[in-house]
Amino acid sequence: MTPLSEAARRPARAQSPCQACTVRHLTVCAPLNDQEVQEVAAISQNVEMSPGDPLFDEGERASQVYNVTAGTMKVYKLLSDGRRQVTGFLFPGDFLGLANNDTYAYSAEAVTHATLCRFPRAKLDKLLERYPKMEKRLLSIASHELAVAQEQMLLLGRKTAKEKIASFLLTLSERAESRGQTGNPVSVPMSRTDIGDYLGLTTETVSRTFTNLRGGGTIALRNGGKVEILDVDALHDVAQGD
Amino acid sequence: MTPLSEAARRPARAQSPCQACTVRHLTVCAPLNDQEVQEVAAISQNVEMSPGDPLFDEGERASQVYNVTAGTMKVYKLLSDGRRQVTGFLFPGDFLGLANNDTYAYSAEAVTHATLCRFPRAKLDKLLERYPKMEKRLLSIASHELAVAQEQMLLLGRKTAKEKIASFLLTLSERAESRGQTGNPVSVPMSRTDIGDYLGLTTETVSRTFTNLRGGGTIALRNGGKVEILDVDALHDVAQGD
DNA sequence: CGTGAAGTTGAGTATGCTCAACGGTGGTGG
DNA sequence: CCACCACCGTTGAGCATACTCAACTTCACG
Repeated sequence: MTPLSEAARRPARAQSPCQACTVRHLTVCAPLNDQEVQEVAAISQNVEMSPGDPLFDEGERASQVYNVTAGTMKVYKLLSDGRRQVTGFLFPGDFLGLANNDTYAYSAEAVTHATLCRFPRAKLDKLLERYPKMEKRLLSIASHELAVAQEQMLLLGRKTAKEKIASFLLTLSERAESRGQTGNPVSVPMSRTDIGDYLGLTTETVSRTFTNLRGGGTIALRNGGKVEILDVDALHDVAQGD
Repeated sequence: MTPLSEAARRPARAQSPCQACTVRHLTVCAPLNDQEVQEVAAISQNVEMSPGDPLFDEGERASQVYNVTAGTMKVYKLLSDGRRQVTGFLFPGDFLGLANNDTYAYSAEAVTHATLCRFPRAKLDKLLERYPKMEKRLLSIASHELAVAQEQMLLLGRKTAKEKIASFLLTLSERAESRGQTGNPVSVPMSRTDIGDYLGLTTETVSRTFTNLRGGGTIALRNGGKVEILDVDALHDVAQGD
């Protein structure tokens, strides 16, 4: 198991201004009022990550949970021979670290520069005890993630490469919009390898499929990892296999 | 959308003897004592299903949640052209029907004769309000399902046909044992088509891979949908790609 | 027994993988 | 400041795994 990087180890600032948190309405803190959120601030610390920094590894003791406040993270599982499945990309507002049996079920790593809000699991549990609405919110988050996971199983098990890439771009776009960001052009901050490991493809196939969609006039590749969706309807059709 | 079958529509008996429930320790009712579980009995009804009976369809209003008490269920998602992804098989004790946005994210259907315990979602919510330990249990169930889903993504995205079948058999075996049933020989009640749709394979490939594992002396196919694991270690090795 | 569904096996094919080369880009050090 | 290098992305050629289409067998059930 890789040790935590220096960046992950060092909490940036002890004072955590939850009041100013720009993604609070998306997080587990959403149901709390300004006063209640102070209690969260009291138990939380900021964490800064650079691209490639590991946050934790699969199998590690799950003593902390996190909220992404800026940047992009990825979570993944490995096979013994190195094959990798990225099970999700996480954006501001996303929750991270829910563990069933006290150990993380996956590894987490920064894709871009990122900041996270860290809570000791034990202290969060106490807070959940006190605020059932927070626990309800956590259950709602878990239910939503479950639905997302099932959609991803459908993609992995039954969609073609072209359908996978189209679905991926549309999902990224929708998630960006749900965070109040621009969904078109959509920001694609992760590498071709990460995308391949997320969709069950190789980097070459990912690259070829992007080229194919570009050639068909459906998308355009812009600078800075941005993809412009030129024909949204066509991309939807491709995603569903029509 | 297919209408509910007659079998699904008709609650078998209004009196639901939760006290006698043999799988209670596995369910959402686990943390409740004998007295508290009576309240569950008051809001629950039994449902009997025959093989192939639909319980509900994806997109339907999620007004009910269920617990499997006997038999095997499957849940799946469809693409418009009929391609199907089975996202899970459910056995006694398993929970079913958690919905995020008030509609089911998947369809559910009986694989074998099955009985379920049905709760109106609204009434369950009230009960959760009263018994936070029950809500905690539900969160724990959801976390566990999330971990299972991630493991399945790894399988779908990165494992070969042989690895998929080996993993599938081992998981079935472990789940049977966790319910106190015999894990070897393991009961495989679902069709080759269902297995294929669960593992992202065709029925032909499933069949061929069974034959292959049989030829290698790793498993043996017995009557009544039973599979005997002749070499557990070898099957583990195959499952992990060694 | 007859019938239909499920399972198995075979032959040929296609989708996506492997291996390899090349171009662009950003970071580093001379 | 520029040359170098490593990494990422792209493209090409050939190949393998799993799919498609088809025939046949087995089994459950009438």
